[in-house]
Amino acid sequence: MISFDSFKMNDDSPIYLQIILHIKRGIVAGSICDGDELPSRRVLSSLLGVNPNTVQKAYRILEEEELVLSRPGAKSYMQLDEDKTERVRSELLENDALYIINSMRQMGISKAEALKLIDRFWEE
Amino acid sequence: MISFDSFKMNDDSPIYLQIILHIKRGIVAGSICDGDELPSRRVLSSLLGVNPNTVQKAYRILEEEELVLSRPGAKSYMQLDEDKTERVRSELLENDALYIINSMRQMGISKAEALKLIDRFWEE
Amino acid sequence: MISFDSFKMNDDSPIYLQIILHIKRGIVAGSICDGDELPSRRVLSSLLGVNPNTVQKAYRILEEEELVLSRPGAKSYMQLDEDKTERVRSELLENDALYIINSMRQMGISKAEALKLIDRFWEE
Amino acid sequence: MISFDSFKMNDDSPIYLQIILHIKRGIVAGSICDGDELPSRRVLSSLLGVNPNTVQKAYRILEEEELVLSRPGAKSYMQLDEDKTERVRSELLENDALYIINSMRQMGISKAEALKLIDRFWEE
DNA sequence: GTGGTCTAGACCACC
DNA sequence: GTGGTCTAGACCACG
Repeated sequence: MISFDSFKMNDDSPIYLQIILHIKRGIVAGSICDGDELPSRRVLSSLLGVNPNTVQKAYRILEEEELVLSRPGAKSYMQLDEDKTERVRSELLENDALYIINSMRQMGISKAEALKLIDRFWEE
Repeated sequence: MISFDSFKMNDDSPIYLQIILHIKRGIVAGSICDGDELPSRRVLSSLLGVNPNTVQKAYRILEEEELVLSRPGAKSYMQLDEDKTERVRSELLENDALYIINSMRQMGISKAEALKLIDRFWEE
Repeated sequence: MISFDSFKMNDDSPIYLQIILHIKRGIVAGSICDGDELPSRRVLSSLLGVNPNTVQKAYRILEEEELVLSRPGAKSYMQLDEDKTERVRSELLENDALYIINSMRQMGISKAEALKLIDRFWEE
Repeated sequence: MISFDSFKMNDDSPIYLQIILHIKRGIVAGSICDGDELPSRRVLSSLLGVNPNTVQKAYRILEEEELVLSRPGAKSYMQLDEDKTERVRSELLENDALYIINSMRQMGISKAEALKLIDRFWEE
């Protein structure tokens, strides 16, 4: 069963996108694998304190991307293979790297400084 | 005059919030200072290719947070002091740095990989 | 035994309502009479290719309207009298005849065209 | 401006489908023409006593069928030609004729009797 | 219990 | 003012 323990909701982007992102990050991290069971709409929505429809929207989009398989009346499962995992990985890396770069640029940080910052603050 | 050269619009959060974020990041970076002049609503909206109302909304909120001073018919100026700057800084750190660290960690990215990513996507 | 030979499922309204409607039309037509036996939930659901729960829901509502009498473990029977039949008849007329007349009229169909339509689509 | 004066809401089929049907019937009847303006989401929803989203759903589907043209911030207009009108006409005729035939069959009426009924009750 | 759909209300960006 | 989207809650059909 996929865990949402580390999920931290944010108010600046749509909730359903955050759910999708959480799952995709789990795929990239290897903590979510082919065949894993997803929490039901009701369970997850109550866990996150949102409407079941919001969860459903996330699941539906993941199904359209062929990462999840849902059938009426039955549970939903991850449906992954190596190609899909790699596709998600590159999508996320690009997305997050661009976010970081963008925020650094707006803060007036040069590439060299950025690399130094990552290097210095990574530990913790 | 506040610069928007490094502004990169994103589709996952409301535009007016992105404009506010850009300015707050400039404050934290020190590139935006007390007394700096903001571009007029018309100029900025045309520069960013968005509706003037959207810029107006961002400016109005910044005014409500007392970071900007607008007077009817006159230009708008930043109105900062040490306290406000510190308030913005801590707000952004919670919003930003946490995001970066969490996303990389959740994906199981190593420090070396992070550095390579920055290096690869910085240009554009 | 009530017949469902002429039953034709439709996707634009809930199935349980269509089942109820089928039975009520039979009542109005006189083909379904007081004391007639209803097919069991299992038999009808398999005949119509739907879930037993859906049939159950239709029967339960008909019971609440006192048109059907069910007893646990026993068969279900129609329970009609003149008043009930008349109530169903007027309910259906409002629901049905009006629909037909209105739709044709709204489309500006002439009587001759209506007759041709019936003639053409009756077979199947 | 397209009129909804004769619109009569029904509880047995989804409202957005009833709205679509009303418009399609107007097209077939010739009372709705190419270039006609549709009431705005807010206006129509308040007129019908439903949620703006329900109206929007109807409009969106009509747009997907290329019968309506909508643009953000602007009004919505009918976009018809002879082919589309004919397509709608045959779709509706088949739909309504089948409904009539189905209900008659369920009431145990033969084709010959049906034709006689139409013939007799058409006047009014 | 499961997933799918319809209706509802608030907010966003645009003209 | 306009249309588009996100979140919400109730209901339907299914296992």
